[in-house]
Amino acid sequence: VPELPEVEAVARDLRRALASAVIEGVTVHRWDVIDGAGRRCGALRLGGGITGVLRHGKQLALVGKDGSVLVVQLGMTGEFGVVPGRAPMIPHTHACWDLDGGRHLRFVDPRRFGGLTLLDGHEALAERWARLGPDALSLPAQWGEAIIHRRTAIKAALLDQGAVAGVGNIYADEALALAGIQPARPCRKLSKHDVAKLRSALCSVLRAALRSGGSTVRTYRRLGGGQGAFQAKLRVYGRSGQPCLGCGMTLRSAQVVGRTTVWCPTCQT
DNA sequence: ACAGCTCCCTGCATGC
DNA sequence: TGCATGCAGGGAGCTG
Repeated sequence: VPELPEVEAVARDLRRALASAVIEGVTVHRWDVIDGAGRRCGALRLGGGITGVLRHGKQLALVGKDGSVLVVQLGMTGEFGVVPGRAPMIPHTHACWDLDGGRHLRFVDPRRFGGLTLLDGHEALAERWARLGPDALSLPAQWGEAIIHRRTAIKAALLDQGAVAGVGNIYADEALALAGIQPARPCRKLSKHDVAKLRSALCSVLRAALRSGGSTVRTYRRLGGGQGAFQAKLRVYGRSGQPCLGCGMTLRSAQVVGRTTVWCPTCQT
């Protein structure tokens, strides 16, 4: 389940693996995972190489030598692999780039919640990312002022990519646990102090996860198939029925805004 | 306008 | 052992 730390880990892997790589060709196995710019193979070659890998929230952008931009959303199960040419084909490979030296970059996504979007240039990317909220790693100080007026549960606001970009179910629960706030609490019942605590909890939990290479829960893999390590440090996610690490009370679980949500009934109010 | 649902899809765990 | 069922979830799109 790639969220901000996992996507950032992939971005760093890609920067290292694709530095000075040349794209010699592209094979698309499923056009329906690719959106935009006429869906031409030629355009997917990104001018023959990738000059940069950007990230905002959970979205990645591969910037081509010709200025074109390929936006990547990993969804639930999307992953990249850079493999030697003789590597066996694996199922659900939707696109495969031929790199210099016989290597391949492939995009694999069994569940197909992810996808690729080809944009004309940086302006279109800026426009797209302007529709997202601020990246969760660098929330502006005034972020709290907007959040506090929403009519939803605080968890819904955290999951709304237009409010803050990069948070999914795992880190929403983790940040709320760290901040001592119940997921179902209405935004309007949060004090300025609560929101400030939440902002710093988000930042610290995401940074800690990033240092561990993200959380591998079920499906997420790094570029070379490596796993993250942060799943061992999760306080609440996936621990329903187990004791709270703070007070020992049994962690509760319920559906909140349609998502499985875990919290401590005493530490979080 | 906005909140809250359903649906998309596959792999894996569980139950009979 | 094998089959059916349920669950996981990001985001588009629809409903009330």
